[in-house]
Amino acid sequence: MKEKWEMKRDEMGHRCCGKHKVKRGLWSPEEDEKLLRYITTHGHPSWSSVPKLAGLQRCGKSCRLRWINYLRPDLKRGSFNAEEEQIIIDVHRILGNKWAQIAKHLPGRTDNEVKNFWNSCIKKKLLSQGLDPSTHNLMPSHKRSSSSTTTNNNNIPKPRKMTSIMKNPTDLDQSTIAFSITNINPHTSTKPNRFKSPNRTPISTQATIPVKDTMSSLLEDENMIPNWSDVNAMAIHEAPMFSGDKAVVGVDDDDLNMDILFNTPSSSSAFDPDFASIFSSAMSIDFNPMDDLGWTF
DNA sequence: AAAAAAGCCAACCGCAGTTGG
DNA sequence: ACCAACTGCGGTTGGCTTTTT
Repeated sequence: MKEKWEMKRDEMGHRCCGKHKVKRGLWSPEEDEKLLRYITTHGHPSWSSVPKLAGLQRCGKSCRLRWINYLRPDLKRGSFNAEEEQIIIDVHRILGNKWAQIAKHLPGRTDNEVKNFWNSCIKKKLLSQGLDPSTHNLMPSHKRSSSSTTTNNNNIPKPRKMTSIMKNPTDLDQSTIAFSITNINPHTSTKPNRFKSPNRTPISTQATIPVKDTMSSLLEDENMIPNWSDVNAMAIHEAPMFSGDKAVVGVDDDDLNMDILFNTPSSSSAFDPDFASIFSSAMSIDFNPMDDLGWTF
């Protein structure tokens, strides 16, 4: 039995559909069947005409949503796995609530799904870790109290945050990625001669590293501190950054800043700008300067 | 066992950008 | 250049399910 407000709502129809009387609410299996059959045989050149042609009393917008979020054959069902969760967190750190763009990094997932997963699970998880879900930074109330991470003997605050800035990709060779990490641990600053761009300054230090295929493999421990003895350049999905199986990392730093440059093998060409920003973001980590990070190159 | 609260997610709303007449 | 229709997106809602009291 419908409530009064539901009756009234159904009479009114969608705003987007004007006076047309359309059905709302959950889709029945019969409606799904009609829509699925129509789209698979005719496609959807115009969503607004789909309901009429498919014999549905829905608005085009509703049909589109149903197709995108539920009926599309390439949809991945089931809950998100750990890798997908990490990708969502990493990309969200860069893009914010750009659910559609985040979903593009997760084949078979919809923006709605990602958004719901974020709001129902990830957000709470971050909050429980003391991280602000919108900035991904530690919330003031959760700052670690350990003196070694906040002050030194002279009571001067120690840097404990690494932030990174993607350099303007247009400045760079297509096969190169460079970005800065600022505020790094002064104790590990041993290398002079910062470089700004591969075209202007040679790399002062290099290391050949294996290329693996996931972002998460870079971040080895729960504090997301990269294990640089086995640092990985990674490819995101179908757009691999490096075509070779090795990449070269150049590192240079001064007291509080470190520039990192990835040189791809000479044979490789394109790199994924999204990857660059994600990787850059991954370097925006909570950082304990007393940890031995092993910047060994 | 029942009621209340919390979790989850499908679907809707409204805005902004795009397109075509 | 203007306007209406269409499309895509992010925010929000509402209702079903699960968990807690």
